Amino acid sequence: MKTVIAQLLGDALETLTNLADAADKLSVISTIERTREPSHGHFASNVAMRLAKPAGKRPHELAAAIVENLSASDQIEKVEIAGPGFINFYLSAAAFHREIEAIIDQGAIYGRHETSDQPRILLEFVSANPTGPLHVGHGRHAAFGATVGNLLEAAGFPVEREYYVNDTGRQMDILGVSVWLRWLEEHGTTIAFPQAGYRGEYIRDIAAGIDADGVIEVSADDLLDGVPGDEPRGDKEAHIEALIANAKRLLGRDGFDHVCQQSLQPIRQDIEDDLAEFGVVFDRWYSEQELLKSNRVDDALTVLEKRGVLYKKDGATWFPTTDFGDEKDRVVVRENGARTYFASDIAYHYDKRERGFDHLINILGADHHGYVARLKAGLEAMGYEGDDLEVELVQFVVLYRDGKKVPMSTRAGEFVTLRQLREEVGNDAARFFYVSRSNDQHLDFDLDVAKSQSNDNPVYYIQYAHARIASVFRQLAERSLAWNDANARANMARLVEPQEGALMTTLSRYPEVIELAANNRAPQHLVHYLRELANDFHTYYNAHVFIVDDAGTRDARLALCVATKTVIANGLTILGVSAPDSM
RNA sequence: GCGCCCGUAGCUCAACCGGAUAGAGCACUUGCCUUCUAAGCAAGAUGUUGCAGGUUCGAGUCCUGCCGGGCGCGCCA
Repeated sequence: MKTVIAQLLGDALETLTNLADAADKLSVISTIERTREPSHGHFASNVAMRLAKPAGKRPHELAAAIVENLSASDQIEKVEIAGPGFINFYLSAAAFHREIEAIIDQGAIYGRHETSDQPRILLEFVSANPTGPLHVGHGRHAAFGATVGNLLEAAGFPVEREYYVNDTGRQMDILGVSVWLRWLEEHGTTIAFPQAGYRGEYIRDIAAGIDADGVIEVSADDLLDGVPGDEPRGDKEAHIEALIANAKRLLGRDGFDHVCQQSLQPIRQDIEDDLAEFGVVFDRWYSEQELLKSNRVDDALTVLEKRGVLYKKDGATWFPTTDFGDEKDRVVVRENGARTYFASDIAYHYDKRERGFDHLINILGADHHGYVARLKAGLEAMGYEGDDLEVELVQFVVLYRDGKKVPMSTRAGEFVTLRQLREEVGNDAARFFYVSRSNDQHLDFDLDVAKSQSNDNPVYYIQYAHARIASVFRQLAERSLAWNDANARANMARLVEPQEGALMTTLSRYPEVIELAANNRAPQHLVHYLRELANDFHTYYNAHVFIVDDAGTRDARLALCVATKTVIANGLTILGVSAPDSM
């Protein structure tokens, strides 16, 4: 609908030749918005106000000239100039009827744009370290990322979803040694578990399940040979570092690696299963091990070296990220020859661009905001634009139960997992609540509200509207009646009740909401919209009976029901929430 | 100390590149089921948008300073 008005306005502006230059710089459609007040019509444009200065005219004069040049359309009832220079458009009833028919005709694809080839978007999200199960914070990343992906697709962008698996380096060593120590406990050798180790119960489960071939039993004395004390008396990092060194010595490189890989595999699989059950599916799981094995990291470093970007200091190789706006320079190759994660990140993001993705979106935790500058620096140094990368930061989640914060501490292994949350509140409520707030806002997740099967719960409120419509059609069949689509279209003019007008107006907004939510990576717009739509329907439902004797009125009202059901289902699908026919 | 994010009704939050009288839900009060699902509807009020300046036709939104909260500032991952 909005595009119709944009077209009319654009044509009118072109006839005003003295405005052409100024108008060119302005996207006409961006001047048009829905009105809040019915007395301002359905749409309003501030184009006259925005062009007043460059045109050297008063907004009112200009608005009058534009309106003068608008061509007639059967979709427009009337046009008014109001306030400081707004042009208000009142749409005809026929325009809304046409939209309802379009919803019915297009069904599940209503509100979707045709997919274009450009720009190809790579959406990376979650990418949690594979050292343990996902917790409720990751759940927010998963729900947000998946929904943004759905929105981008609906808006017509080709998008691929990727999970970067951080399966190398020190944390893999810590995982391996943690599992081996638990395995040894089962086989009679127990030492004090390292403070820096992974302490969760799942480590014991993994230990119990590993293929013990080549995994040897050793004495506590061998294990602790030359190992400095742990916290609180000593340094926990030095302690576990020495334990890892001993593990590699005692098991051999291959033996230790065998333990690490076997520890990694079930965790990675668990994460993938967990996310799939949550309706979050990735096109690719990109392994850092693969990145290293294929020499992409070394290749990237070589490129940087050839470009003369890198420099040596204190035995390490540095990348001057300060040249690109970072706070300080960063190390890419440590004194001991190990490549840092930053080196991998440079190679990984370079590879994303090399694979032909034009725009990279990373969804990161708010605590990672410090990395943004250096990731962009990496891209620029490799010859791309820093702005090719867009980072969306997701703030923390705090769970509330009985009005109190649920305590969580990752290091003590006391955290609520995503799986526990899903089991407690259900996938639908979890997906919905996670995206109901702006991502840059802290999220207070109230478990009691999410669980409640009552009108407190906005998920059910929306699903209920969908189920109610399905029920209306069951009722229709029970009375041996059928909905006649053609008769409905012939009788759309019978939709004259105020609740019908309100519902049609809200329905017609759906494509605009999808575009808005996609462009702003802001699923909460869709959440709020669906609540409004459900509200409009419930109001209508309570005010009027649909299955009336008069066939014309009945069919027209049912057409409105079909359209409402379609839009609710389409919207919920994008959110990853089910649209049940009965509740 | 430096950097990033946030501050809107009693509570939880919206507000599309700056637009017209800043909106929802919860909680509270009162009505509505012999009629398509009462997980519903209707009616009732709440604001110095943290504070102070600035930009302009117009600021919750942009700029500066201050106050308050969160996070980040390793040859960690």
